[in-house]
Amino acid sequence: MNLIEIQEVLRKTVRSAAKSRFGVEIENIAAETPPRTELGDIAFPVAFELAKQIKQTTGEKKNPRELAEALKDDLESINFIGKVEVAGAGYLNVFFDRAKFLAANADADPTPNANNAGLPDAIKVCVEHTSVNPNKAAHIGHVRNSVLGDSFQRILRSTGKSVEIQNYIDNTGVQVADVVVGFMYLEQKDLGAIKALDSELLAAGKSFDFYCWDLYARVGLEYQSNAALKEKRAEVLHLIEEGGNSTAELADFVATRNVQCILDTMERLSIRYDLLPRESEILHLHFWDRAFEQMKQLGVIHYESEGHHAGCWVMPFEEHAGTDDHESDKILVRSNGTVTYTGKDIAYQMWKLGILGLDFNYRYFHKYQNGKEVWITTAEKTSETRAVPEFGRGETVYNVIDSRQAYPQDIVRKGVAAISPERGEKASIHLAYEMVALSPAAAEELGFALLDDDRKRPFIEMSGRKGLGVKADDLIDRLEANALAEVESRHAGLIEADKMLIAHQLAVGALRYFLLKFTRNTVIIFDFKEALSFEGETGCFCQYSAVRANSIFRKLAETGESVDACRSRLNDQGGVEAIIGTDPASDLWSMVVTASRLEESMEQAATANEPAILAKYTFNLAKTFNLFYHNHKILSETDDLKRAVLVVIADMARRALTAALDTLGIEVPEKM
RNA sequence: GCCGAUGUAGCUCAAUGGAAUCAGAGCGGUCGUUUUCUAAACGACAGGUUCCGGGUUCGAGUCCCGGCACCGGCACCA
Repeated sequence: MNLIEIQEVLRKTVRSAAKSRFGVEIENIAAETPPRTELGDIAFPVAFELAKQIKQTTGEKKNPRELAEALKDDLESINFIGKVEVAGAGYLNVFFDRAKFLAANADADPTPNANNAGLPDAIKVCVEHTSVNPNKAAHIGHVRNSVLGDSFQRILRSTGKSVEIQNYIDNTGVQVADVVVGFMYLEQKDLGAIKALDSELLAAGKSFDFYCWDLYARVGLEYQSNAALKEKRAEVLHLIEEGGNSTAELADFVATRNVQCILDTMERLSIRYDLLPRESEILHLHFWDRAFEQMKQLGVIHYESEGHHAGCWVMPFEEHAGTDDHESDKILVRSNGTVTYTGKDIAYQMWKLGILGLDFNYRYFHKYQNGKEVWITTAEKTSETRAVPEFGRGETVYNVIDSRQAYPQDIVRKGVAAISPERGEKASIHLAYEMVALSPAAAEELGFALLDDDRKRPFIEMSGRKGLGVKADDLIDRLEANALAEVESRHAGLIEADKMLIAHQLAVGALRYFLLKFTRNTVIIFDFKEALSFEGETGCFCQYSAVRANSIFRKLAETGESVDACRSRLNDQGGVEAIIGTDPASDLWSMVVTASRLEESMEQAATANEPAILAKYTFNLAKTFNLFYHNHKILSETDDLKRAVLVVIADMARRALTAALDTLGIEVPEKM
């Protein structure tokens, strides 16, 4: 039995004991991890709840400590439980039978549900993340989105879900139009000239998305003084949306090249996608029309014949967030007959959930180095020789979108739920997160002149339009260069390719952990020093622990010792008990328990939609291992049984640590 | 104005209503630790009126009410 299973048995026992002894039915038995290992391995504050319920039903006032005492024996008789103590005001503190637990969990899979993800009956969910406008390079704020989405996706997989990762491409939006305006009217380039430019950039080792980054900022600046140019924007946007013309063709090239660049950037961080759904197809395949029909039929929207919204189709929306007039309805179709952004979003969300009744066509887009394929949507059926995977139809759909979009996301969720009440609002989850902003100091470090007002602000929002931001590739380059210097100083003898690989792995670890250690609703105020650090609470710290653990096993392999042989010695329960210690604060036991909590931690992260929970756990696990490593010398241990116990515990720790890091998208380097 | 989020150590952040003497980390500060599975590390010390005022509870950083501060969102834009 592993920790979660033991916890379940304990819960059941508490529930039935509460019923048989006191006639009280308690639905959810809360289990806690005690604040310190001295206080036990699992704690139940159930006696307080029990006292409350007894008072409510019989009026009798009971002392929680006495109630806890009465439940104690029921729990103590359970397998794997060593002892149960009543502590504090009425806590039931459960202590495991340490030797028995260790023997049973010595070779346990730290993520037992991960294999279920591949099974045909696994629940399918869709996760949309990244979704960077394909008109420029990705910046660090986009990377927060991607890292959050990718790590969350990995967590869902580890808990046994089948996951499809979608990266939405808004290839017909105003942001792409702006860059197209820049190419066409600021630079007088046609498609041929842009292609030639692309080749030139490639040859010079520069990237197309960086070029667009600057161009986009130039266009934004030019708009301020050049009204004629700004007029071109609407014209270009219209041509792009319409399709089938040279401007649309040019825009498609620009957007696709940017998508390729952004995919490359993300792959550097081990972030990959299954599908790239494009807005152009949502338009051309008339997704909205189908959604519109359904919404009219179901009475979810209605036509407004008078008032401010006369001539529009609107969806009633009770929780009106704002607008001091009393118009709380959301317009989905304008009086000129065109659909709003929110309308399109509802149709698209319906497709994700498999309730639209329309599908995209698909074309194979790109094969990653690891063999994974990513597909893209198309309007026409293609003569695709590969078998097209089934896309969409998620049981639950997670949209990783920053929290400034909470209101529109709320409308989409409620709209979709109105169309399909049986699926309800719970099928659409907005995985909201706060932005990454710049400290005024960081903005100046990037060469931005600040106004006095800006300097007083707590942070400065990044802006693609202004070209203000830390570009992802730039930051990764800096991290890799710094890491490489550190590797050089420690392992000068390694061949260049190995040094580069390690530097790369460390850079990814640093960046991903940095973006994950904050909870979602914390604004990250970007600070170069902190982001570039390899010390303290960093990904590198966690990687270092795992590397240390692996080095023990490398040495053990040289002497021919096997973990299996060590495990078989655990039968000597008395001897093992003597080594792990009955001391409540035993650091060996604390290592065992911490390593055994990975699955629990994943479940918590999945339930709370909060990858930071797993990041914190991973750091804590690494820290616990570093202490263990410091206190116990395995290779020089001469007592055979103690040595075996240490080996088994170190093995549990490194497997849990490796699995935890893998779920955060962080690799363990060979050496550090 | 309305809706939402946030306020915790010098700084950056954690803390499913729960812990008896201790509200935790990391950074920064001070002092220590290496005859190598061990310094990208480990230990110790210093640092707190959890924004303010009420309330609920056996128990409140957490829940409720009232303030204050700060951030974001409030188009027939996309």
